[in-house]
Amino acid sequence: MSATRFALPPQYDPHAVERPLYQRWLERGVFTARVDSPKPPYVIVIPPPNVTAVLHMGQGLNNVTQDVLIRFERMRGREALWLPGTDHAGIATQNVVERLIAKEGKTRFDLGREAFVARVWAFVRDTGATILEQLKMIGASCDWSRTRFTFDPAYSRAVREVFVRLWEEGLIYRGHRVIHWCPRCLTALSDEEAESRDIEGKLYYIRYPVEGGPAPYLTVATTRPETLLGDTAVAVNPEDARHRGFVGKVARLPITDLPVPILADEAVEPGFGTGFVKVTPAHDATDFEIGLRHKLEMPLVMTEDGRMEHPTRVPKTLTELDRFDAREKIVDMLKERGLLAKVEPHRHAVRHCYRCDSVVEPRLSDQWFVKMQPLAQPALEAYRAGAIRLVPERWGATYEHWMENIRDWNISRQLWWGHRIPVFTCTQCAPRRQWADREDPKTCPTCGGPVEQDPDVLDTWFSSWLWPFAPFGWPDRTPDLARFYPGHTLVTGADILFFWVARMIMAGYHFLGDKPFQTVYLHGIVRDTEHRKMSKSLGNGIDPLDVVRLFGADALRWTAIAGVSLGSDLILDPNDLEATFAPGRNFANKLWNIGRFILAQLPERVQPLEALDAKRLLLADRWILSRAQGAIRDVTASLETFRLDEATKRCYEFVWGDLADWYVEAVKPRLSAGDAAAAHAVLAYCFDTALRLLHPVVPFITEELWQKLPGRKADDLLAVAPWPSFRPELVDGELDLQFLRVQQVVEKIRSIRAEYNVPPKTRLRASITARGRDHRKVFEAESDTIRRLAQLDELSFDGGSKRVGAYALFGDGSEVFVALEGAIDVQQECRRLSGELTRLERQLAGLAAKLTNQQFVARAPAEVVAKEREKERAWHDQRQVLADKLKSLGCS
RNA sequence: GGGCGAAUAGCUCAGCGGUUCAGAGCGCCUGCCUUACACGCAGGAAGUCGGGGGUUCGAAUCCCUCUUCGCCCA
Repeated sequence: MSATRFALPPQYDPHAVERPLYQRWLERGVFTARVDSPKPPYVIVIPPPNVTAVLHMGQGLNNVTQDVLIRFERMRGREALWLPGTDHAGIATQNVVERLIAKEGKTRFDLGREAFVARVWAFVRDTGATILEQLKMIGASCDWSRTRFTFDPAYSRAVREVFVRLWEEGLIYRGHRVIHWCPRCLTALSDEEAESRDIEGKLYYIRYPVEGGPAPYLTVATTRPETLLGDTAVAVNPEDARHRGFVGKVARLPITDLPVPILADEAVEPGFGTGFVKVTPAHDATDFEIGLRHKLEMPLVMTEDGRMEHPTRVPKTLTELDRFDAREKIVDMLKERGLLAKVEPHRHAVRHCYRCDSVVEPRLSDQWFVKMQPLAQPALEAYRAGAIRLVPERWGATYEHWMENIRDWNISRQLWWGHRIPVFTCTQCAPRRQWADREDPKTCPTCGGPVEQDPDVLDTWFSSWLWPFAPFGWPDRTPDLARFYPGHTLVTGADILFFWVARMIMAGYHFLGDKPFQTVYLHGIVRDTEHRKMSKSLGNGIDPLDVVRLFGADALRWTAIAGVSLGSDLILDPNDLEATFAPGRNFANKLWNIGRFILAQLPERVQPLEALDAKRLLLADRWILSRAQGAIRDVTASLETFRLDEATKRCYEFVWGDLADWYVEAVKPRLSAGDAAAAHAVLAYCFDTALRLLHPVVPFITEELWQKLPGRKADDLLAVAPWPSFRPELVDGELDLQFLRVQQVVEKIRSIRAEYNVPPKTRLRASITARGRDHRKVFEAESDTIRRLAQLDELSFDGGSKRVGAYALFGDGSEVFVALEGAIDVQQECRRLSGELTRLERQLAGLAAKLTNQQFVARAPAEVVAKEREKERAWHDQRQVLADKLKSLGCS
């Protein structure tokens, strides 16, 4: 009996382990990528969370996924770099700080721009590391020495460089058009930032008086009646025969009575509403186009914060009214005047601000745009050429569609927090000189006059699209950049495919001439059991740190990884954390106890497998070694193809199903015997292998146990230990079949015990009659195992004397007899065996039908037919044996 | 309106190179504290693989269609 070298508690305690282990990894610098390493690099850049964010489950899933991949490749010998950082998140961060100062009764305008920005910086300095610290709690193996912030001075320099280059290339221009405007955030938004959502709204049919037309009125349909104050025309489709007579006439706007022309334009959908549409060029993108074509006036009738206002077009009674209040009031006024024909319920898409959820107002304004087509072209071609792969592949169609129909990107934001747009205007030159500059000019280079900088800032995504290279010092050609660009895998949710992923690809090709990464792994979204996205506002979220506290980081990771198949959503129950995370915790505990047992058995020195005399390996030894190879092969393949859930499940099968349930149980008697060397070596190898395979998913517990294995040096770390290598010489398919027979015998006997309610402590006698391929020597070789696991005190191989007992058949007709004097009820046994026989005959009948079917025999592959014939023979044998049993028991 | 995805045991999901594929985990039932683990062990019940049609010797698995749900784009 080997000495127990460790006194491990019977339950794994994550809290005692996680923090010190993480600290050790940090101290040993295992997460830090060396730029001068000879190893091939493997690079993941983190999707930088907003600097104000706190970790939520979606990020938990995202980051655990990245960590699994990065740890896997690190163990495989790559110079793994997982670059962490945060995003300054213009709108979101500004909103947070505005809410903060609102509690002091102030607005940003009270503070002024400079003081406000200083206030945001202070806030960011105080709290900006929160989410990164939280990532450490879940085991993220980021290279913290390279942490970046998209508003760092060096990063800002890259952003500015990119802007100036695009300017110089003529890809940035000032656009005067209707853009998405958030009246709450007081800024323009890009198309992507204005998210469409279907709304149960209303369609208002409004009568406009017509002068000298075919009818006294025409009726337009609109979802936004308040905009009629800004109408400068009514339009019909030129093909619309119904309304042709109106074209060229003049309509009067209800309420204000202003005259507007009735005109024909292709953009009008004749099928919508009545076929007449009101045209509000300053508050609708389509109407703006119509306005351009017909040289219409384009009056803005709303303030930036969404209140009605215009010196001549908005009546006093409506001035300063919020757009939605104005809508109601206008509808009332129309009713009073008999100009409201009808109101219908109408489901339609309405754009909402992705940061504050306000209804976005289309608004005519001047903004900076990037011409996207030249950027999109290479990104599209690269994808089509296979340089970049999306996983799951189906997202490719979406990506291509977006790239093909790319629209220019509005990059100016009317915010204070963000990269100030480096466009300068001389206030003295005539014509005014305007240019983009890498440095802040003090005076106009042409005339020496005073200059003004554009007051706006850049879209946050205009900085985050540089994330794959700006953190490495670009535009300087740094060693880091040379070494770690292009990267390899990007892991993110499909929701930012356009915001971020597509733009990074464009930036990568445009500014570095190469892809930013090879593979984009798009994972699903975290939802509750009603499949609603987890969100703060719904209150259905799960705090990952709560999970870490309650179940441990490994349990969180296990659940996240095991729960998401390729590209599918992760469903978690916020109302039952126990049911949701217990499997992960339980698995960790199982692993812990397997370790507890094995470590207690192993001597100080364990022979390596290679040193063992192969002849000393028993069937069970060779079987588990073969199974281990299968696990290595499958887990490796699964991780390589992003089937992370499969990897966890495969580990589970090997560790729990093979190693714990069978091998450890089978090997127990040998451990207390004299010659345990082989068993020790096999146990040590298998457990070590399991820990390595599991480490990317559950790094803490595996590291903790691995440290305790015999032969570890003080500075060995599993986190940088080599990934197990597949040893084909240990694979033996025949062994799997042989040991399967052993398992089946044990299970048959256990079933019989349960069926006849034999108390667990009662030892039984059993006898095996081997037939066909069930070579007797396999059973003999593992007779100890069978006796032990089936709780027998006697096992013979002669078929035993035919006394009272129960029979079971398996495999190719071998049988096992369990002696049950006193316990057996002959009637019950007859029923049981008859049932078996009936089932067998049903199966045989089906098979016979198949085999007598000429079509099947003729057309199915010969291999398949042969297999079926073989099956038929075996079942025939089984039937014969069963029939004999029934006869010998005297069953009728 | 266009595109994509999903529908398999009570729940969450595997299985989609067609021919022991009807599976896993959780839950449920029965019996066990068997000297690593009750966060455990052993045994068990449970699904006409959303409906319909088709291809085939053979379909949860391929094709068509319908229904429901979700997502993206206009």
